[in-house]
Amino acid sequence: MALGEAILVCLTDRPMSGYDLAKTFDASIGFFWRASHQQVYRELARLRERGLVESREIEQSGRPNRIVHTITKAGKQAVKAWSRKPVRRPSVKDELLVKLYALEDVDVEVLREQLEVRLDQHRERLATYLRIKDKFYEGRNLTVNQKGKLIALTMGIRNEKEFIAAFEQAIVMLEDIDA
Amino acid sequence: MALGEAILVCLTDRPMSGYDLAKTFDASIGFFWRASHQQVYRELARLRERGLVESREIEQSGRPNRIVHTITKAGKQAVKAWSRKPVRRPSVKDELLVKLYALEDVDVEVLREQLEVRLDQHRERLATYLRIKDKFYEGRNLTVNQKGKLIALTMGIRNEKEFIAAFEQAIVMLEDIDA
DNA sequence: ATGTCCATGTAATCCGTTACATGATTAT
DNA sequence: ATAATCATGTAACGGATTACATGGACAT
Repeated sequence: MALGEAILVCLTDRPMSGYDLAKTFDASIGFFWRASHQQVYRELARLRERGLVESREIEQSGRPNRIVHTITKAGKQAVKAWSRKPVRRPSVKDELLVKLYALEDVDVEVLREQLEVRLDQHRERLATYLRIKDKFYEGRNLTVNQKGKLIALTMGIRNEKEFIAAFEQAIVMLEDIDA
Repeated sequence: MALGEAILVCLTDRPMSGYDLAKTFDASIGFFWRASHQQVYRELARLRERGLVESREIEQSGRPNRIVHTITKAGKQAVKAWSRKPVRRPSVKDELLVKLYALEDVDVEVLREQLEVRLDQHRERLATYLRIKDKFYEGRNLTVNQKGKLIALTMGIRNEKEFIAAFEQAIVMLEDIDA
């Protein structure tokens, strides 16, 4: 369970509905830990059972009611305890690298296109990060909370730049093989 | 199923036992797609059911018999077909970045130690990659197969160097917050 | 008309991890 | 003696993905 803690971390900022959380896991914290809405709803049910969040329904007219989840004292303690446990190595799983590794057995033309697609994805992600940095962190006095998020964001920015350069190089190396 | 294809890719090089494959997924191809021996054995059973590999037992005296798996024609076709399917984005899941993101709620002293541990892991991995490059790829005439593996390895080397620099910067940024 | 957003979930399946299990050989 | 290596797997559990399901509001 680390999705649980990631949810608790989000709820430390402010109480949120499952829907809000799902969107958060598709952006911001989702840049470092991705989760689908199904996972979020299931995990919320577990956190409630364990008393780490409290949930109450808020009536809305015209649209479905929201169920807003708040982190409890026990929840905050759980986050602190988790923060002391050693982290796992992030699991590496990249089909693109496997395809490069298996170059002789793949369709190289398609592979080149897939490298271009990946390149675009990283360029977009980088643009998103830079927009966020500009809008929320540049030239401001930051709280500790914000400084932490800025460090994570800085890691993300570096990473995307590196991926872009790396895949550009991979494409060049592929072309050299053809020649 | 992409572990299946990764196994087939390995078997394209040469027939292997489950044990051999498990070791391969703990090194070489495992640098891009990690899998435990349990996963490998289960997946091999499925590949056999689908006729993508053929398995035969080889008697050995003094130690357990080996079961050697060979990729079939259908298996090779499956690899080619897979190579044309769009790749998924690699799943991002890194507790360390989540902890940085949640800086205010974590034990910062422990976090610093965990950053150092991660740094060491990346340094070791980089050393491993450089050793492999030196030993198998440097100053040689390479086949297309080897050139593909060299591209993947080059990606890996770049990546590790970048991670090292990034986490070093993160540690500095953390120290700046304390000051 | 068509699609997207809001908002919630269930069900089935698949993938990954941890633990359990066996047993001889070889190195320290 | 102790541990590592060779070599195979099963069982249980938990995490992740895909598909299914509902239904009003609002924009094009």
